[in-house]
Amino acid sequence: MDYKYILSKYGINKTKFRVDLLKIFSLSKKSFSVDDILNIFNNKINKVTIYRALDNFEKKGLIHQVPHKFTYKKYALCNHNECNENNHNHNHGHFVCFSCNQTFCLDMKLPEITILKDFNVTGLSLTAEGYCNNCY
Amino acid sequence: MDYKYILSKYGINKTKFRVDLLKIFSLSKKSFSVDDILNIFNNKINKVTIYRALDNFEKKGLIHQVPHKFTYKKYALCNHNECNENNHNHNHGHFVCFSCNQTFCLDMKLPEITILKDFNVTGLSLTAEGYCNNCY
DNA sequence: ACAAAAAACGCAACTTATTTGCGTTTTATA
DNA sequence: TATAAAACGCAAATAAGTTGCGTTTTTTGT
Repeated sequence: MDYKYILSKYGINKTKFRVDLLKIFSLSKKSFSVDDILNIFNNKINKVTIYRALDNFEKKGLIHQVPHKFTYKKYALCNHNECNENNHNHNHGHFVCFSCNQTFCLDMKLPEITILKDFNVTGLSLTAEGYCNNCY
Repeated sequence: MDYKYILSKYGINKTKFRVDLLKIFSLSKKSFSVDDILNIFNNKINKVTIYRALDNFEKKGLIHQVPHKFTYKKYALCNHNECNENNHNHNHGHFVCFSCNQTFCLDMKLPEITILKDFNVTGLSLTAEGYCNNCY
């Protein structure tokens, strides 16, 4: 693999770090957090540099984000009579309307997502946004 | 609506704030962030109190989390030749394997998620976790 | 109704992923 | 090869969420 060539093709400057970073992505099918990358480089690279390289790679279309953790949360009432302290179903999706800001719970079953049928799914989070029927 | 009765039913202590908070949830179909709630109460309620009330409501099965923003990010290579600076498709799901930590991109089309067919979806994030075929 | 126990509350300080400003170094371009 | 543009490192800031602790309110047993 000619990593420098790939960087050129995407219009990304070929610094030593960025070549090494691309190599790491290319040799693995995993996704990496900034912290993962810090560890791989033994903290020899400033984290700000990592953030900026990732931003750049992403802007140029070389890598994409993989949602990792939902840290900013919102809360909504559960469907009455469905949840209690011992049986609390979080494994459903949500739709948030841009216009009226209303939040809809999507009580889909896993088989409805055909693309996932080949995986043994134990947790799922799905959030869609757009316009609901009333606001469309 | 007898909010105090509902709190009792879920085993939640009936403080003035918690009754008011339940009322806000009950009168709206929206989802609320801690900041939303802070504003509704004109910053008269300490944010720690809000966090703790939400944690408690959730633990008791009265409300549930609505994933809001992915702030902790991971990154993975785009499928080659599909993305560039001007056309970058982030609207696909991901599957992360607990065991091998590999990240799979799920290039599903929207119609495959039948539950969403009634919405005009402009953005979608779906992350599933579990065990992949190799690790199952 | 009343005292003790449990839970809720407010405040200050902490944690942690991410961001910003700025001066220095490296890479790209003419 | 000089100059502009981009990358880099450092320090400090931002902001959602968390923790410790002393005080107040609610719950519970009598």
